[in-house]
Amino acid sequence: MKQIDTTLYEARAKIIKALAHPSRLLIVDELNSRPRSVGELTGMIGSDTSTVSKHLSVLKNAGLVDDEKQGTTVYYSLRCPCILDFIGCVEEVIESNTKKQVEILNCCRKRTAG
Amino acid sequence: MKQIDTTLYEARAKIIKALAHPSRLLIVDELNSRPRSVGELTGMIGSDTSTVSKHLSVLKNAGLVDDEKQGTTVYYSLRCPCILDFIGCVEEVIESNTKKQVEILNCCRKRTAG
DNA sequence: GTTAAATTTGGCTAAATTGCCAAATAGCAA
DNA sequence: TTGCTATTTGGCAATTTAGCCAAATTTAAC
Repeated sequence: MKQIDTTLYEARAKIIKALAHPSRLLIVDELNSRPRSVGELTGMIGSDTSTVSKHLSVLKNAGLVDDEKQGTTVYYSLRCPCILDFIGCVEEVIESNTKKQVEILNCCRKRTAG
Repeated sequence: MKQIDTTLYEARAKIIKALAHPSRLLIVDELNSRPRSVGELTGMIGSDTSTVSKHLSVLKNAGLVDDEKQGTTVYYSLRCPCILDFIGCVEEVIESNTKKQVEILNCCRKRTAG
């Protein structure tokens, strides 16, 4: 791989990696409705506050969220709305996988039934 | 997190995780042009064949690619074209991050120059 | 200043991921 | 069968990631 490509793909991978965790995907979904504090998100996820804080810092480090302090509370918000199209595509893949599974099941049924 | 949500977000994370690696992103880019064999992709990436084969099995396991054997050669192809929109969003985030960096730099210059 | 609440950071262990080598497998041809 | 090529699998060490606890930090209120 050429160096310039390596850099490009590493940059992309860094961002995608930041999204590649169930809790962080829940966070993205929630931030899509409106900004949320660490405390609110912690309640939804059910992990330790420090864990959620670290998840948020991963998202922030990737440039996916912004943070704004109000008093002692920090509100996080989604930076690029396109992230949801992103998730939309993931859903398409999941549906496609499910369909394939169904096809395989139907195939086996026919055989055992015939 | 409710169990049903956990399942949903884990399913999404599994697919995103499969994309979260520079070599696998290069593979996706290449498969977008046309199907490719493991050997062709190995040449482009410059890792061991076994490593590339494992990357491909990660993508396949996530339902992102299909494979078809022709003789001793296995051709992999992209399963959902929407994956590229996906990448498009990632590029948007990268651009947005770059812009922010530039703003920060300009800000500092003004201060040191003033 | 003290106290309290919200968040972040440091430190640790457990688990997952990566990439190489060597060995196994699959298909084709002689 | 034997040999050759393409690919996959097993095994291993090194690196990264996750999540908890405890401690530090930040800000507001008294």
